[in-house]
Amino acid sequence: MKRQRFRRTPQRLAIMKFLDNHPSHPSAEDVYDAVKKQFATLFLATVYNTLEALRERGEIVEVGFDPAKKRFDTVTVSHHHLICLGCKKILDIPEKFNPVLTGDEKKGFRVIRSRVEFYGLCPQCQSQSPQT
Amino acid sequence: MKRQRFRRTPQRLAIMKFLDNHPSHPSAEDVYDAVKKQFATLFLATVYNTLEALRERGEIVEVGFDPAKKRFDTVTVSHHHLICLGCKKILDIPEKFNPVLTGDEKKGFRVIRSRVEFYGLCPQCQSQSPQT
DNA sequence: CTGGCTGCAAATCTTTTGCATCCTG
DNA sequence: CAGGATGCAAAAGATTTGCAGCCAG
Repeated sequence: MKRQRFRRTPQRLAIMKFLDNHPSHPSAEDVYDAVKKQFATLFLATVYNTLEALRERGEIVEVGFDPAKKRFDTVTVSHHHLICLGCKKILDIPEKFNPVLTGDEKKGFRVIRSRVEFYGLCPQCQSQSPQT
Repeated sequence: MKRQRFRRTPQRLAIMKFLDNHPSHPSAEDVYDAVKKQFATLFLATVYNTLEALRERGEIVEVGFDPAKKRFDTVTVSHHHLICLGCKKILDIPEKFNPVLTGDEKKGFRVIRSRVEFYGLCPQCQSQSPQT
């Protein structure tokens, strides 16, 4: 089976550009709201289709932080996240941080990749909130 | 505001028992299917309400592995997961494994907790699959 | 008793699917 | 020109909400 071609339509270019400029892990609707300003005829379904197409090609990855909706990340290389419990902002941890399991902990698994989220308070929220 | 009381109805006891006996991070529907065998009149909405009530009380936590539906975990103390990419099974990592960030990586965050998922292949799936 | 819970129906929200038309390559 | 993409509508799921009657405390 040959790999399906991927067309660079204006809508898709706009969606991809928005994703590049917004590393805050937007949802499909976030993308839709923003890109609709340029393409009034844009439909949410098109955004979903495009995000799915991009995910299939490995250009974006889906992240599971938000139980209520899907969110996507343009940074596809293995990396991890810092999530502020106060303002909900999500930062990438760009360093080559990677946890390692000992043999016992692996239970025979062959580990392929990992995902780590650190939850806490960002500097701003630390100074604002009297108690957590 | 005083904490709302929590009634131990037969349905809830059955739901809680099911959760205790099934550490496989079931979804609301998994719970519903199982408990409905004892309570034919049980409604899915009741399961959702109960799960939400338990979550509010901190007796279970919601996990974000599955983008398609919510899943819950009875183990509320910080722990991490091994997820098989082959058969989708999810195992707990019970050891006191915990990743630590260096000062630089923290970007000023005060880290409160972390969540780690290791993705890979379990022993069974390693022997079955010729290539990943 | 009383207010929280269940059974039930219906609404809401997110995501997917189907299809005719359009347009990129 | 061909096949993948868009615009659109509608379906499919998951989850939430509303409410009358019920029952645990």
